[in-house]
Amino acid sequence: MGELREPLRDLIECGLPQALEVMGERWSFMILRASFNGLKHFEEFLTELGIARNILSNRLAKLVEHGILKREPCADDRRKIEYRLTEKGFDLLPAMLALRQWGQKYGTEQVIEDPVLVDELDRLPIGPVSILAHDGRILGPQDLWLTRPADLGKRADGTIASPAAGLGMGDVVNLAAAKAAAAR
Amino acid sequence: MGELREPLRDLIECGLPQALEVMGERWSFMILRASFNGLKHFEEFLTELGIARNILSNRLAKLVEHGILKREPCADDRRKIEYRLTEKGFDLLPAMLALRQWGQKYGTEQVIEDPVLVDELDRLPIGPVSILAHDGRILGPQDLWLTRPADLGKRADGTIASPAAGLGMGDVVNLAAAKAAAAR
DNA sequence: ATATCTAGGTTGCGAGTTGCAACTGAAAAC
DNA sequence: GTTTTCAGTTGCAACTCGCAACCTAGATAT
Repeated sequence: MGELREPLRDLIECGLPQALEVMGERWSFMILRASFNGLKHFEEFLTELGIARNILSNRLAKLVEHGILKREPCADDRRKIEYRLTEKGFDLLPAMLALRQWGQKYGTEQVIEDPVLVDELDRLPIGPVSILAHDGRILGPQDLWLTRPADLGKRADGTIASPAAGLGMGDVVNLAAAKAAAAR
Repeated sequence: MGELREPLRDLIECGLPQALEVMGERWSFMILRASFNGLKHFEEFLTELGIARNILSNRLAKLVEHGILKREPCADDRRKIEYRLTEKGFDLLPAMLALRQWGQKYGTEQVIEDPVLVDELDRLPIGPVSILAHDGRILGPQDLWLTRPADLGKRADGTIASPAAGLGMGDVVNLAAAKAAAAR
């Protein structure tokens, strides 16, 4: 994955510890998953997840505090409180799916996904969560490299790739694919 | 995200709990990240991460036990032990990157990524980790739907999408993009 | 109006984890 | 042959988890 090593400073400063501050706690991802499945109320989470009351209370409060869920009293019954995903919470979907796909790939038990997550357009199962290049190519670990910002675009052969020229390529590619898919 | 809700059984049986069994623990992702950065030895992890000795020992053992790292005594110095990523460990890269990108997007502190993760081909920064359709389109939360396996490919308008026809589309798309990128 | 039920908590307690510091034991360096 | 380095283990204090019981405001029934 390249010869460069991120310095100590970065091991602390990168986005990972920030993400783990909330999502690293024991039940956070399971609550998130339940939210993605439409669960909204305290007692729903409680019975579906089999988590302890106090822990659930604590986790929900923390998720709200970090802006992943929003807490709003129900209009029709003011005892009830709705916990729903914010945009920030929704943005965790790739991370959750990646983790889930990994667990599924290597899990011991044969998992029969009964409801399958599909693409709304053609109702076919989604592919694996992927690392994309700026132009939409799928990258594997062997395609990745660490570079100092000053060397961005400097290829091994000395030629220079222009970041500006690449902007929008992904959209073009995906539009093309969307059209092709819609035609079938 | 569709009208269907995954049943309780699935909340337990899906890949997520399996993944969280190892990666849900407090330092696992940080150790993984250090591994991706080329750290291999006990004392390296210890000083770079600022983790306690006993916890590091425990976590490394668990990661080895779950086949994410492999533990091999060093050839040249038999006190030293190398912990290196297995393929299973490497496969966690999308999950780690997704989490990291999320943390970076919403983190309070302005993160200046000094070494940037780039595409080896053009040395330009990678794009966001994405959920792809089977044909390579990038999907957002609004494009996702839950369907029972029997209804795969059944579109809302009644027409049927063929999974077979879609195979390889992603490759075609990505080849085209790669060519376009290489031409610049 | 009073009693009961329900939703969403909080509190107290025992068990398990985490983190620090000190100790161990084997291999390398001097 | 003494010291240093590497990779642990052990003991102990602080914190977190999970369970069960209790609490409070709002809804429902009589």
